[in-house]
Amino acid sequence: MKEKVVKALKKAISEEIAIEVSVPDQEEFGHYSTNVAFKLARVRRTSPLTVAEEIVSIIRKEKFFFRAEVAHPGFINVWISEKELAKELISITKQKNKYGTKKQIKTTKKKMQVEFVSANPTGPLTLANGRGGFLGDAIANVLISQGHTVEREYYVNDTGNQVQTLGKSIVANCGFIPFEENYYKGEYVKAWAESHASFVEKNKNKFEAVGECAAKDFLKMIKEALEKKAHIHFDRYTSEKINIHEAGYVKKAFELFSKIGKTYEADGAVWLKTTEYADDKDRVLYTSEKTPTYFLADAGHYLETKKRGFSGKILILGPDHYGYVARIQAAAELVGLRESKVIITQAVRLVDKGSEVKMSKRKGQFVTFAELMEEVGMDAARFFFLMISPDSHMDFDIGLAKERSVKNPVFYVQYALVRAGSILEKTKKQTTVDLSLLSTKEDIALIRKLVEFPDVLESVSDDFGIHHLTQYASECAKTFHNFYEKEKVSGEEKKIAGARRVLVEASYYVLQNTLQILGCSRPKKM
RNA sequence: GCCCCCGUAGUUCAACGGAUAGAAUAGCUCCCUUCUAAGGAGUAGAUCGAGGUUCGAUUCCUCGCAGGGGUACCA
Repeated sequence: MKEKVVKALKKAISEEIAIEVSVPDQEEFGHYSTNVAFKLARVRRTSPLTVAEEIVSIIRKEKFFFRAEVAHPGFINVWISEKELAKELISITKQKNKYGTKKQIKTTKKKMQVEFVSANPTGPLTLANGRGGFLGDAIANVLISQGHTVEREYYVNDTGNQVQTLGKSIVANCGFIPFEENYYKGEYVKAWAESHASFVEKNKNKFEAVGECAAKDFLKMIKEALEKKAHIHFDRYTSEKINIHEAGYVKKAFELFSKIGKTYEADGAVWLKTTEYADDKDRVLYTSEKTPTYFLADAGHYLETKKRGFSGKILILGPDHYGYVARIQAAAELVGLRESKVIITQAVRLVDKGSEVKMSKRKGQFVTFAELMEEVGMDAARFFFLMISPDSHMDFDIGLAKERSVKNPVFYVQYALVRAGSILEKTKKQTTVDLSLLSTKEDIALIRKLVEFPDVLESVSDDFGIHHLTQYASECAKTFHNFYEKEKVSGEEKKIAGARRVLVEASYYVLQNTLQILGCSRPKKM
């Protein structure tokens, strides 16, 4: 709907200017509002008010608007005609689950990879992993809804130091070597070591082998938590060892970099000129011991993604990887993976009864993601995490979360869906309807909220602000509950009942689509 | 030291530079013989501080104050 408003406004403006349209929360400021007069005033060197008056006098002739006004100091507020709103409402009931989705043509269709979670298989998933997990999953859904091809990827660091350390931790746990400070200390390490005692004894000198074996089991555990508990499905679990190292991508990436002259030797090591790409220092590719760094393997990973035909990657990382962003973006650009973006989710602090509980994977002190699912349920946890902007540091009070799980906003949204479904079940569809009968304050407010859905989706697919979608879900549910309390379908005069039923049907689809994209379940009953 | 994120109702979070700063939860008052009260109506409650930029600043800039994270030839 927003697009149509912009289009109508464009006709009244001769200058090439970006037109921003917002949805005011107050009826008196119109269905849609624009500040374009302020911007044009500078260009035309006149007052915003004058410009606004001019534009309004033109668009008043459009049948599309049923009202258009100038408001001080220069806003243009417009009201959409009933006929247009009715048309859009019909469109929702026709498109059903497709409403809000888009089809892209060949030239605009992107093949994107969303890489997220990618936690090292050295233990269970943390809350921060979960935050990134839900975010990546929802972002993938949004991109798909906009007609793009998306792969969800989990990059498994199944080789290198961490795996070694894990192996040593286990061997140390069985008492064959002394325990060191940087070893993994969690209960899960102890448990694994005990249940594999004879295997560990046989391989007590092969840390890497022990680590790899344990990592495999931990990965299985992670997959189980993700797929079964969190309902996050990955299309590909990419192995660093097999898909990158053994496939030769480490070498290929290096060759690419040196061929275009972006590498140099210094102090016995080989460096990449990442400073040319907004990094604050150059980065080592090969250490003076001639071993490739983790960064080079990552660059290889980006190259591999590019070679598999993707135009971009959206990488979701935890706060501890902040220092990594610049060099990763440099690598993305060098391998030609344009449209790449790194999203950092800020920390999740665990709080219990108001005081912070320090979490550390190595020390084995944390609430796992799987535990959270058990405690508060998937839908509640998902919605809760997705409500909050990734930039925001969140305090998570597990006690409060449990208490709140019954009152979690997701149930509010689901309940609206159930109520809508219930009406549809109990009333009959009518063959001819007159939608102009939808004229009460509640009717109109609901229609307006519903037709916002495609606009919200589109904007989220641009800026990945998933929390705007959860916010929309809550608003949409609120508007529906409001409508539900005030207006009836059954028991009304037949014509009104018929029109209202169409509105309820449209609400049902929009609520359903919203929940689906967020990845929350859509219950029939509660 | 340098870099990034953050500071908003009692609490957890919103607010593309826009109009009277929104929700939820906690508090108080009401509303179930009618499509599920996991709901609705009402009430009370907030921008860390000081400057600046402009028609307009929670948002941008500068300086403070408070919190979190990053600053490896580790992964």
